[in-house]
Amino acid sequence: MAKKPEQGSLLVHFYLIDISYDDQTKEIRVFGTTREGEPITIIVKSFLPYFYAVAKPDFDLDELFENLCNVKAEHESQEIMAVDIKMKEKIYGNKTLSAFQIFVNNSADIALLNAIIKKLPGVEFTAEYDIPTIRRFLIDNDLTPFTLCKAIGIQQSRPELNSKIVISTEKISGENQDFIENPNIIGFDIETTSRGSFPDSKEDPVIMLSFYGSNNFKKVITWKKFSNPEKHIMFVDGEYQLLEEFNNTIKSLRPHILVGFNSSEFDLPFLRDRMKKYGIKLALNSDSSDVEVKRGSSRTFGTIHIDILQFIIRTMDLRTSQLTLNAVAKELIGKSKIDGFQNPRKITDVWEIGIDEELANLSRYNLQDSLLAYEIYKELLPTQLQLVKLLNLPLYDINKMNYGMLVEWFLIKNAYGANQIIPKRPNYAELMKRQAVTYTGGYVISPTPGLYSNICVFDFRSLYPSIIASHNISPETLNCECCKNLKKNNIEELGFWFCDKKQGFISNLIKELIERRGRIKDILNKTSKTDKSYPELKARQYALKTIANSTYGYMGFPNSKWYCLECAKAITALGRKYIQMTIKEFQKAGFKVLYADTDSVFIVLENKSKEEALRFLKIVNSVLRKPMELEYESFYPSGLFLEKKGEAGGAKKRYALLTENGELVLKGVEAIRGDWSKIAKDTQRRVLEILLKDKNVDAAAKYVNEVISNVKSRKVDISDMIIQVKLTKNLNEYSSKGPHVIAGEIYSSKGYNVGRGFVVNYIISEGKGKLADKVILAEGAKPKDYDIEYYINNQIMRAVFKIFEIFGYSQEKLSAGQTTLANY
DNA sequence: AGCTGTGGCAACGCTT
DNA sequence: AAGCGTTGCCAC
Repeated sequence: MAKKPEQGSLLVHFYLIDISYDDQTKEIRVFGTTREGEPITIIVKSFLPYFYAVAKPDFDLDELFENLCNVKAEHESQEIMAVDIKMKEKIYGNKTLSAFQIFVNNSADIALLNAIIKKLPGVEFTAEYDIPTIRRFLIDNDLTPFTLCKAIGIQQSRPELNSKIVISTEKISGENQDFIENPNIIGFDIETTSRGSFPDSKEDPVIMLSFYGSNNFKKVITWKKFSNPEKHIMFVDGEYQLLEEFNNTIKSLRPHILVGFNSSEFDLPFLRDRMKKYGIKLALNSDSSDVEVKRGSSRTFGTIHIDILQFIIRTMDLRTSQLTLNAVAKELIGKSKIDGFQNPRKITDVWEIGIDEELANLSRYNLQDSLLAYEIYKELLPTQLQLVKLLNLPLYDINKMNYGMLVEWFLIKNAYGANQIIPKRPNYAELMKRQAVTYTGGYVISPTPGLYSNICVFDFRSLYPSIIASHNISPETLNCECCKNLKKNNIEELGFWFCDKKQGFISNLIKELIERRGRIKDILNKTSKTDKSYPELKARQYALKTIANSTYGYMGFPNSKWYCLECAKAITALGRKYIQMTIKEFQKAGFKVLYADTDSVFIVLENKSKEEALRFLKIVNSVLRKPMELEYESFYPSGLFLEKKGEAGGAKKRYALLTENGELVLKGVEAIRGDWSKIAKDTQRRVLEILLKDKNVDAAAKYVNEVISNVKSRKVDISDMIIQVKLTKNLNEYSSKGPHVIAGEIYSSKGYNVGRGFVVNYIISEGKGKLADKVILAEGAKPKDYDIEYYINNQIMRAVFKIFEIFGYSQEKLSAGQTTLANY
């Protein structure tokens, strides 16, 4: 398996899976898997954490060096000093500075020494004291988790590290960029009883837990027997044995990844609490150390704990649906949970009553949840691995990151390669200052309301990234001396410019991202969807797009390390300039421009052909700077642009289109909003469909009247009346108590833990006074409860009336035969 | 369930 | 009744 290059030392190849840093032993531990699938641990003791002190321009460097060498800090009666100091020329913004790289023994020493050094005379500022050692190590050594690495070192005897092979080395290097082929992934889920509305780890035991993972591994552990159990069911004597069995399973499988859904908030803290009761520990860390379980972050080492909910919350666009396991599973893998156990009371009842068939059902339900977690993560992993590769960070970190952090660490990684000092985060005063300013964004046309035929839509491909690349927009290229009199990159309306001679740091990175993505897309177009390489190629272009698209927002983000208000302003200003220019060019060529929003233009063909529009597109593109490009997006045989409420003009961001395949594309309208009742949404969707497909207003009106009479006669299912809203604040923070807030208060009074993020489901019931006074919770509501007038006038009619008005339908005409619609 | 950005619509409560 | 502020969700 390993060959001997010289006496006593071994050359080993391994897939680097995870990494930890031990403050006590000051060692970096790399957890890996050999090509044969054996666990291996590599110890690196030689890596020294460091930070930078930048010298004041006029200060004597020798003197400063001397001073830095003499800095001592005290910690627990120990003297702390730098172990090494190196002078370096570093780039900071558009300047080159003299900096001292200060190496320390232990990452905790950085904070102690930094506190003193930053105040030293001769020190302009200190930097990079906030980079975690693990990340520093991976970035500085250009190591990519989950790819093949190598090391030469001496074999050690460290039984506590649970690895057949333990090697101590000076250096680890990357061997190639291919990911490990079949990482061992296990999904898990626990079931508990619950006395109140939510399980409490003080009183409620874990009654069942399941694993589902790679190589068709299945296991359910429980401590109440039922007859005819399937092979994968394991009965144990009690909760203690169940918890031990959890640990045993992990130890014997040594999975690379343990996946749960909301497991950082629920499953792991719960398991930890229950284990504590029996005096046992979670055996998830490969080096036998204790797992630090905190609500919201349970970092494990070696076997990486992944809570898929964290990644989904941050990166997937699932705004309208609730982020339940069921909703996410349906959306991503098209599978569902097993029915019948939605209410946690049900699980408690089944457990306590203990009927065979019901317990067997619970075990299936439990296993299905582990399966869903596993299969969802199999979908997400290719994208996450690409981000791991782009950022050189552990998978655990990637899973927790939001878009802003992804961009930030992408820049940090590349700053290292470019010999840059990483800019500092703003202090509080600076942050407040930044938060107080806003700037103008995209340009939107107000359309003329109406039904249109033959609409051609064009949009700029990655408008903001391509502007950054083509105009060299970057914090260091702003207002450079060398291009002061050069008008080429001047942004006239703002009075500042960007360098035309030297590539900027961010603009260059974005340019590369765009080029790389272009190359991958070319390959992707020639690759069959069934090809083995397809998912990875898709993930690659998606990861590149994600970073490129988020960079503009990151530069305008107040807490950004690379904050550049002028850059953000310039990007949107140029965006407005280009879209306005495009609109004008189309108009000059005789095309009718119906609508535009930020990076898209809607053309009504009228007497022109699609081919003419496409020919004209080529002309527009020929004058654009690379890599900017206007693309043909789609053709729509018909489209409806809605009126703005209370005004004569058309509404922006609200329209309906019909594709050539007969599919309805809705934007902004009630039918696609999460906070409208199903009855109103469905009615509006159907009306739009009838109008766009059949262009028959009377038929649409007839349909509305049918729905209304069903509502009046209470024939409508109560679930169609539910209004669902997500609370964005805690209850006591609201100054205005709308219906959803009242609903939240009712939930709260019933014992629910209501706060920011809680989703309320309510119905407006018959009654007097404000709407808020008529709120009842959806659960348990009956058809006799709903307020007929409210659902007709405030839901259905409001969703469809603006549409009928376009066709000159008065509301009397629409509600002909309806007598209760006096308000219209 | 927040913090990559701005633009925009519409409903409702609250105040006048 | 009218206008404004608050709120949530959506387009890009």
